[in-house]
Amino acid sequence: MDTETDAGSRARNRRGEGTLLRADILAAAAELLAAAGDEQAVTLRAVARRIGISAPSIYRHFADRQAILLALADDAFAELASRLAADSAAAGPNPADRLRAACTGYLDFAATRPQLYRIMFGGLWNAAEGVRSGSVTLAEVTGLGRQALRVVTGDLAACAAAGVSASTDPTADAVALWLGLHGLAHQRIVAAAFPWPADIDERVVTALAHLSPSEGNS
Amino acid sequence: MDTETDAGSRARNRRGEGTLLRADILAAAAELLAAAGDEQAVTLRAVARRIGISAPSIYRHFADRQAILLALADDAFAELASRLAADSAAAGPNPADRLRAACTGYLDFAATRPQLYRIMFGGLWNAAEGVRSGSVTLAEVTGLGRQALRVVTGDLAACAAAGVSASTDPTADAVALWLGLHGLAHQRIVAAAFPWPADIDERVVTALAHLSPSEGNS
DNA sequence: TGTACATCAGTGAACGCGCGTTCACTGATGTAC
DNA sequence: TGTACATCAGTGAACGCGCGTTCACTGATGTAC
Repeated sequence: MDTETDAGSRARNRRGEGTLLRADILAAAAELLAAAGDEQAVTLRAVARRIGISAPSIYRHFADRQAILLALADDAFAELASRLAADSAAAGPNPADRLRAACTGYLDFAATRPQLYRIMFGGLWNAAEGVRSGSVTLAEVTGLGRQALRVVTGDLAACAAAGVSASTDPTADAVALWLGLHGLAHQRIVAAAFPWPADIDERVVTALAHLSPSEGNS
Repeated sequence: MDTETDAGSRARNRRGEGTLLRADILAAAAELLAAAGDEQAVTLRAVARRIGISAPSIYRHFADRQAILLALADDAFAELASRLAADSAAAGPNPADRLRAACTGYLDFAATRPQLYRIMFGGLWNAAEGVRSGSVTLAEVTGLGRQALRVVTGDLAACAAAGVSASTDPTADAVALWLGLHGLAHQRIVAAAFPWPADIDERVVTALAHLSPSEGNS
């Protein structure tokens, strides 16, 4: 049962609703990425097949293949940033709880969207200098990435101010913490077979955030 | 000046020396990888062009394209493991110095061979279950990876035993430390433009190894 | 010392493939008069 | 209320490309007798 789910045909959009196809293209690209576990699977032709349109139709909405991936990453970074902020806020007033919630949210995001995570942080963008997808530019995407980091930085600073973190430089330590989260998220995707210690998340977060070993966390 | 350095011709090996070409193939693959900054650039035809042989000749030495990359990774993991051991040993008797030397060695390895590092830890092997390159299997490669980790684990345990690390579980903490090193190595390759704090290496290592903030390191 | 032969290292032409991209087009739909 | 027309969304055929891989082969070199 390996059929590729070709949508046979697709009703044409009404005039003025051309942008609907843009959303369909991104959705199809995301599905292909998730299903294949490989960025290579996102080809213009595969995307077109999946929606039930012809391949050249995509050019009405994206300049080229790279632009699709850039737009995908843009959405994903925006979602990550707002999710971290939401998770942090939902954890209540205790700054350590908030920081831990943001870290858990980060790891969960990566675990549930492994292939998307890989294109976000996988180095695709070294070659993407000049690419733009509609109004989306590389600069905007990295800007969204930094918004996510800002959540962590804010929470860590609050921990330090409250005396629950021993960090003396929350801005720099937040970068270090993020690197630990990234290393963990990335390797758990890539080396799922590795015998990870059960409490590895806790271990990485507590050490890098300079928290006292977790007590009284839910 | 974008010529691809085709070696025009190449003297055929004598009988019994067929394995010489195997080494040439791996060297050419490594060069292509380093030059292109992209695993995709390592194609059978590009490798063949570079050495000055015909593409089908490669099949005498490797089962397929994937097998070349596997062999490349195998060599690289072996080099990393022996290098970490050497750096650690060269740092003298102080366990904290040894641990820091191994960490520095790890980061330096990644920084000087960024593309090789990416194929080692980039998740290429999820799909490589059945691949073998000569006697090299996936299991052997991951075994070499764990040898590198064992150096870090040993040094961290020595630090804990000597009281210079507060780690109470060096085996698990070594994994956490490695994850931090990996996150740092990987993102510095991939997001070179990010404004990394100057002391980020020190920050990551000290926190994850539970060392007291460095004093008296050379 | 000579000769037939097996082996080895590597070749050249060809295959089918899916890809990104281009081009000129079609036909429905809204708009101006 | 009707009609010409511009615009918009999407099509179908075709291009050239580099790729992995296959096949039958060539010719040098060592070995057995």
